[in-house]
Amino acid sequence: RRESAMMMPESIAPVNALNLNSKEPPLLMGAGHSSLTPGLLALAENSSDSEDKRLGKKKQKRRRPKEHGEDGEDRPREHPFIVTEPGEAARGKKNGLDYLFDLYEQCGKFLEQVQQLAREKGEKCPTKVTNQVFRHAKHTGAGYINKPKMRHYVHCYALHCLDIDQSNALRKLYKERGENVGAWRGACYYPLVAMARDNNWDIEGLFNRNEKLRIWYVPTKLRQLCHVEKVKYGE
Amino acid sequence: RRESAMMMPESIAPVNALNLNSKEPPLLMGAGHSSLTPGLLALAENSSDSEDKRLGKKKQKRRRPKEHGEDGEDRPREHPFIVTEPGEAARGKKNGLDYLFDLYEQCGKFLEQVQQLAREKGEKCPTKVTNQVFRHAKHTGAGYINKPKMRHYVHCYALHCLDIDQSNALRKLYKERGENVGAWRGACYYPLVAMARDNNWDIEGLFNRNEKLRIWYVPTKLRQLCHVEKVKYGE
DNA sequence: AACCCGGGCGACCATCGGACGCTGGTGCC
DNA sequence: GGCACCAGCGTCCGATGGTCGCCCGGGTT
Repeated sequence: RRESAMMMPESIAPVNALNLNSKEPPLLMGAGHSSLTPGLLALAENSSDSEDKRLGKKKQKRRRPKEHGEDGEDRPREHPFIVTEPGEAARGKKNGLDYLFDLYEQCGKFLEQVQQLAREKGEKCPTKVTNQVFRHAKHTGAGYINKPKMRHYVHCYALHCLDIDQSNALRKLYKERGENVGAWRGACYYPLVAMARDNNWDIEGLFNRNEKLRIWYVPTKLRQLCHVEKVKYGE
Repeated sequence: RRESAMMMPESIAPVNALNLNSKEPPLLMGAGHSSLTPGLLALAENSSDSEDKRLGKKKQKRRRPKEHGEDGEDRPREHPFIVTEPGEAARGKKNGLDYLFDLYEQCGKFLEQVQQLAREKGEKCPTKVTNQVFRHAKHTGAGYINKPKMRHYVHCYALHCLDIDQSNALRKLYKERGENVGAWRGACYYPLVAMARDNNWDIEGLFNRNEKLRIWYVPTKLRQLCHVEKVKYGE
């Protein structure tokens, strides 16, 4: 236990063999047998099955069907992301991953503006990308930035920041395999869990130590994955 | 501008002379003429006069008159604080300031417990005294700790942490003069503003650099006082 | 044209940080 | 005992972090 975090240490690569939970990671890093808990992907994150309601978590109300035309300027939604290699432009009505990561950089810039303004006005100065920052971005014309999207891919950006080579290789691999964005996104968790392990399971510290990452909250699911692994495999 | 933060640098001591706002700091540090904006004490904090409503701040609703007997164990409220010198026990049905400061230390302990639990369960680990910590304190038997009280006196504790000598001297002075707790509490702001000035107006940094203080949010009014002073007197 | 996959993001929710002001304990006369 | 003062803290509130799942864009047939 405890080899250096390489591209895809077999001890961390999710696997299908020996998978006790049959409907599982549809396809992940190629060979090797995992020490990573099978079934981890089932952790939270739209586990909208399993009539849970665990401890007072009630089902969200149905959204009102959007009474159309009602004055608003009605921005069309952004094109979906597709898995692209570094430097590769997306074809068709799609956006590439370089663009995704650029959105994170833009948020960093918006945060700096909000911080500058707060300092001038003697108000509380945020250290993270908060609702306020998203609001500022929207009002400043970056209507294509929104909270659910940015939060959704934070861990992908984290991998990009913490190990650009591994991130690039993963993109290439998933692109070659014709995997969709969701699969790539799911795969991004595992190298991060391996890095956390090599950092004494302190994923928070890993984020905080990185200049670009410091401003992003550690996603709940990533924290949970790290916790489950830590409990299962010691120290 | 910029002498060392001594007991009561005359340049920071609030004053009554030259006070443009007549109904003001009822009595503060003795001699000297202030460079501290007169009227600062009127900043927010129960400025419930001045039919303001500044920018959508609506008056709080009246509380329901407490339907008595209703099952609850009905803890009697704590004895009020009085200004005591260091080491002095409060007489009568009163609590002294050593006890007040001890409450802050207790909260620190409760925070550590909450952090330990969070780490074990792989949950988000608070760095500050949050609602969760107050809840934990209450459930653990420290029913005499509550959020409004602790927040109310944070800056007093801050002075105690950052300059024990100045804090002790202020307590002694206010005790001798027979001032009530509210007056002492108000006076605690000014030495802190002076320290902030000597720290490039970074009150947040001042808190964060101190082991004990780091876990407490900077009170809004203290931040505002620092801001007003900074704008008025440069840098 | 019809279909269906999958993912963007509007909107919801528990909880948070923050504060007001009623209530009643307390010392004084 | 009665009264007036004042501060403890129950309770409220806007906004936050976090997420669900509806809706529809887009590629495929």
